Amino acid sequence: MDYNKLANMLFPNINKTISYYENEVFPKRNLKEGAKVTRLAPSPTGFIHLGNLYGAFVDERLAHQSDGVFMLRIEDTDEKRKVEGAVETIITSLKFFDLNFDEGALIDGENGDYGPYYQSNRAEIYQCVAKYLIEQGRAYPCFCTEEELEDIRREQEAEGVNTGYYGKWAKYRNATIEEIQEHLDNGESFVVRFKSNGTEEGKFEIDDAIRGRLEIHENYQDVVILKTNGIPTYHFAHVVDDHLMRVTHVVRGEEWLSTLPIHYELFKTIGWDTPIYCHTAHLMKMDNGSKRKLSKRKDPELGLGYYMELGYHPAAVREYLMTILNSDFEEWRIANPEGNIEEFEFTLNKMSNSGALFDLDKLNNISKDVLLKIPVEEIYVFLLNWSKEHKPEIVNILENNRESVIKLLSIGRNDNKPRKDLMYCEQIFEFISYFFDEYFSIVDNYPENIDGAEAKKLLQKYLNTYNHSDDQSQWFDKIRTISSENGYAAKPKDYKKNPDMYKGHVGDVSTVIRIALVGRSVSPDVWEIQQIMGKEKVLERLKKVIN
RNA sequence: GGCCCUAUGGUCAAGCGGUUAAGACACCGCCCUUUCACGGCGAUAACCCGGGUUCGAGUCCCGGUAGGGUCACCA
Repeated sequence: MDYNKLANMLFPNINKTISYYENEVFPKRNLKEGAKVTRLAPSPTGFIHLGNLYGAFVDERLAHQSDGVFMLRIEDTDEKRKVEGAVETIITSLKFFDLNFDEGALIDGENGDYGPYYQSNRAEIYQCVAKYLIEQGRAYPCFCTEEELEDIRREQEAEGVNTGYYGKWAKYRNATIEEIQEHLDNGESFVVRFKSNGTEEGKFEIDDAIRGRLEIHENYQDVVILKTNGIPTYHFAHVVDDHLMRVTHVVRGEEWLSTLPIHYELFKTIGWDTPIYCHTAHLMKMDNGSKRKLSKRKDPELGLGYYMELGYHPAAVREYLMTILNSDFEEWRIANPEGNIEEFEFTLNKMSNSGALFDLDKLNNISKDVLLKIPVEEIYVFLLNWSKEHKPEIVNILENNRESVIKLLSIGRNDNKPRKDLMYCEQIFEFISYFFDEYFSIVDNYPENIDGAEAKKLLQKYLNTYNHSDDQSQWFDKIRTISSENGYAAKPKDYKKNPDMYKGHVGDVSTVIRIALVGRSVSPDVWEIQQIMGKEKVLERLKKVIN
């Protein structure tokens, strides 16, 4: 068989050689020793979930910790799945989480010397490598129709053998050049298949930077490397691109473990070294009592958009992700509470091999701490920007009350034991919404021991003695006085000792006042809230309840 | 079903042949306290099962079991 002839029959217009690309177009990168080159390679379906972000962090940390390169390559080899605007979503989402690419695809165009970074624009490169494999007798055209492949599969299932295109089932593996010519003359379209030399029994070993040494079966399938449209399948694109883009570490989900043999054989056959593989565990979700992999379709609530909508701060999400990414991060954080997250040395071998369940409680807890470290003015800006995107009806309120909002968010923040009230924007606004008349309403009930008439009586007394310029202790002394004059213990401890002697204690009286002012039985310090509200609003709210 | 990966409290996890089996979150209790939050203290709670190897196994080996993944001209 004249393979060169076959190659030219199939790809008459491909004249470049692999060495041309290797030496002239994509030469080895000039990076310092140990620099890692990583890539995020999403398909443009327009949806990114937490799991993608999780993987992206690994790529980013690896690259930027080593003065390497972090790039974005768009795997748009499947037209059917392409979604308009998806690339923009990917880039802006990742940027939101402070993941910035050094090279690769941009929203409009691209940047870097190893492009094109859209796989759909690299057809010539893939075809060149495919042509080389054909010349070597290690790839061939296949003219099977979908129906034929379906028939093969059914037969294999009936026989109880492994499904796939291999061995005696590989109809075109040994086709003669004349037979091929005939199909071509008929105008039939073809795919290019890799001619595997592996066996079903064969095994080999390979190291994975996360999982350690892996013993895996050889590939024995003649997989499709170029589709009828001349665009590669993932397997081929991965091998060609990651080699020519000089990627050193391939970080991807563990779902790729099962096709690793294909990639390995392709690398070896072309004569290239394999990159260092890093197969990450999946982020899982609880579904009907059992864990499962995050799914784009089923789990929109785990999409990045969901967290952006609720208004989680990117730093909080990053911090959370880091705790599940590296097992010793939390210890490091406890030892370095003020340290920048980039100072933490991320390592692959401390990554877990088993899938972690996403834990919202933990995220919330971490978020409280993270937000506490962010200056309140910045939180205000963050909240405002969030509202513009996700809650436009409150934009004016926030803009017109900048000073008040900042003060409200600051209550108790600078104490020795600071309050940690803030978690995410949706919750933050809810937390201060009572301040705005449009959102204020009385939602909680008075304590059980106080009825409406009693509450009004107490509020009237409070109103009578109210002096807006009282300092905090003067103010509270008055409440104690009102309490004891009306049959309530001025100190809760007194009440606990002799509950029969009192109607309640000062806490109950405070609660009545708090409800009148903020509508709820729970809030930060009432005196501070009053000072922020101003005298007019305080009196207005009190009178509203009394009358 | 074949092949592959994984398996420590409710969750995330330390552990690398000898430990009273860390820590964090959640939950519960107590303290602090005008509510809540914060903080402090404390409690409950785990090595999937069965065989080996070994003086000794969560740790190594083999078999189950369970969960997950994958078996496309999708990535």
